[in-house]
Amino acid sequence: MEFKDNIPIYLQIKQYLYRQIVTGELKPGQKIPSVRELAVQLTVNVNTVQRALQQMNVEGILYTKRGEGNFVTEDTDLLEKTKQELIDDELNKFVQSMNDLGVSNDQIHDILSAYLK
Amino acid sequence: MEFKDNIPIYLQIKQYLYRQIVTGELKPGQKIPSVRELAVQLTVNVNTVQRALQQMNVEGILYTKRGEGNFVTEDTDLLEKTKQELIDDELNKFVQSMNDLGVSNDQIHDILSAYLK
DNA sequence: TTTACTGTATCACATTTCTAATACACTGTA
DNA sequence: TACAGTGTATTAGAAATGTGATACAGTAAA
Repeated sequence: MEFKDNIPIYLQIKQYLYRQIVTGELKPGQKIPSVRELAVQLTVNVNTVQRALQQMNVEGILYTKRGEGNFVTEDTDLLEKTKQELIDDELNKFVQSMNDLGVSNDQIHDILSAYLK
Repeated sequence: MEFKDNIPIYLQIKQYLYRQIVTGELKPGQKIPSVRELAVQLTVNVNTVQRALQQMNVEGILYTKRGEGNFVTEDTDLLEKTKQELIDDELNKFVQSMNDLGVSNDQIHDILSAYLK
């Protein structure tokens, strides 16, 4: 995996997993790869993976069975809510950035349309 | 200024100044506040400001007159090009993020419209 | 019980980022 | 010239991040 050097890797790992979960690539109740597997996959240290997973555990999106592995939560309401939050966050950042660059809300649509072609 | 703790402050300062420049709040040829002024304004160390300005200097968006201060470039072509690049970068990030979250290009418009109301 | 797989904890170290203090160098103006 | 305002450089230290190695602890299955 290619990491941006401006953002802590453990945060990028969280984002990577979050996205796999909310898109259903990792399904509710499904076991995710072990910390050691992920560490190899992502060419990163075990501790760095651990840090990401530990936080996602606190956030409730994962649960840990010690000795077995980490699993995606089965709380589909939480998953749906999380997905909406992630999308809203992105919308927020985007609109804010465009405004800061002098692009009004009205103009955003046109610029986006042009961009998507 | 409120800084996000995940992104280096000098990068946020760069972004802050870039945006003031491309929106014309700071005009071509205009002197920007001194490193010491900015440091006080942003409640940040002089060295941190210096680091941001030094990079913007390399990038050509600012030029330095030693003993006088830093000035916005008068190369309006570069300014226009820079603005376009910043906008395109934001569009890129946004569309990429939405795709990663399972939102297709077709859906983006609707979601954006809903959000802007 | 043993083995192999899990997660967890700890330590030492390097790097990046940021602060803080100080000094130096250049410029315009009184 | 002297001074006040600029940018620049250097040094030391703290905190956050990441690596690497090692050990410990729980679980499932042979």
